[in-house]
Amino acid sequence: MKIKAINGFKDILPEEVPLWQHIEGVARDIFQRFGCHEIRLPILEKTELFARSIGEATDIVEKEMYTFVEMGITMRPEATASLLRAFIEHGLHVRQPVQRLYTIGPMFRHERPQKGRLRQFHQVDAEVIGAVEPEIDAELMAMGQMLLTELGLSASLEVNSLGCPGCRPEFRRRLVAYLQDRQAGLCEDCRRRSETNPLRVLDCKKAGCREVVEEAPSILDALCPECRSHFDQVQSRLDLLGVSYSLNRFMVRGLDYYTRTTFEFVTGDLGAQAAIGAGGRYDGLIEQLGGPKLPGIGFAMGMERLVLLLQAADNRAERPGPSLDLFVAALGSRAGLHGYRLVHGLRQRGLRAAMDYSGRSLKAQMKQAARQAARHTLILGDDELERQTAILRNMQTQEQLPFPLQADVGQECLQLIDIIQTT
RNA sequence: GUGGGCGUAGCUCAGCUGGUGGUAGCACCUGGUUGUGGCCCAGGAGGUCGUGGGUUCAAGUCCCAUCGCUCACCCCA
Repeated sequence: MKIKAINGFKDILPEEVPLWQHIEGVARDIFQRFGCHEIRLPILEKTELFARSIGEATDIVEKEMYTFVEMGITMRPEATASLLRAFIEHGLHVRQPVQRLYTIGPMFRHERPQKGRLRQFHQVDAEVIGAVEPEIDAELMAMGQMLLTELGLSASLEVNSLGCPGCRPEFRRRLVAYLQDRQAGLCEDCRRRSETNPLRVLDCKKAGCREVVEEAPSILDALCPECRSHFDQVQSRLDLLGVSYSLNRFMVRGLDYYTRTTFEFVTGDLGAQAAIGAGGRYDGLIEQLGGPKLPGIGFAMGMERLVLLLQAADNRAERPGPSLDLFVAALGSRAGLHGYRLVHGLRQRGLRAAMDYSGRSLKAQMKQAARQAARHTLILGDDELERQTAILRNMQTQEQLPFPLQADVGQECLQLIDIIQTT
């Protein structure tokens, strides 16, 4: 009985890691251009934190969390709650009126895995806390768009406003009333949702429900003057930045804390998973978590989804791993000992060096050197020790030069480095 | 939680209506070159056919169960 990784948990193998590092690198670079600072957060939090922020009645909290019940702790299903907890706990708002933060790491949800959806998945997440201005909303969306663009991906941006505690309840009442008269046209799930979470009906993909919903009252017509003005300005700022987007008045988010602006980056290239990134404003959440009365907005991108898109789109997704500066092919036991010291000396001086200890043929060792993408190979047999001269082969040009051996390994390393770096 | 598809070598997969598990490709090892990689050629190693039971003279193949993977629903990044 072989032990395997558990369902929904995946190893990221060495050949895939360069692509992951590339995505992280681009994300870090762009986030920093927008003034965001990295924050690193724990993976476990008190269960209550997620229940209070994401919402007791959401699918995530109801059935998807990895929770240690007896300890009252949960593996984070998303980053925002943890980030805000840290923000409040350390009083970060007193240092700077507007905090721009980002974090990268694994999240956990106990859903059935499928394409682009795992139980441990990774997100890059950016949040701006302390600013209500619509400039921020547009800027964050532009930042997400920039990340996708610089990765060589394209996705469409869909934007909506969910209003605020001032205007959403009224809209909700109107929607419920509308749906009540049209139960017959709805699917079973949506008939249930009409009671529990009527906004979700807007989001149903079934043909019958879409028909019903098409004529439903629009949240965008129901916004209060403040939300209306905010949303208008968000759109004009997006226009100003040249970010293209479309309004989607049916877009509803799965977390309870969103207010006003919400948005998704969507693609058709990911099977059933359309969203590669999503986010929105959460103006009441920080206070609700016991913090200061501050607004916030943020978004997350799913890294697995970015990886899938890059792998599918693009043969440059195969990024080479690090190559070797020098492979030492030693023949014979005395040469082996000399090479062993040499390789260590090169490593101490910053080079990537390797050799083989199994005493295999030169041919086999050359093959290994090639496989590890060594730029040079030093051929060192007992003959060479005798003559005090090894052979340095450039693996690309196939050129071979004599290399004088020395009594002092340090000197020898310096000379080798000198030659390698000038050829 | 519900439904479909699939489990054969490290990986990708052949294997028809049951009749000795593949000359398959990639990867690996050795040799062709008594000390020189990639290409080529030759050879080699590698398997409880997911697991357990059943039918049968005979099961990778048929039946049942079970475990695993996967896609989709739900929901979401």
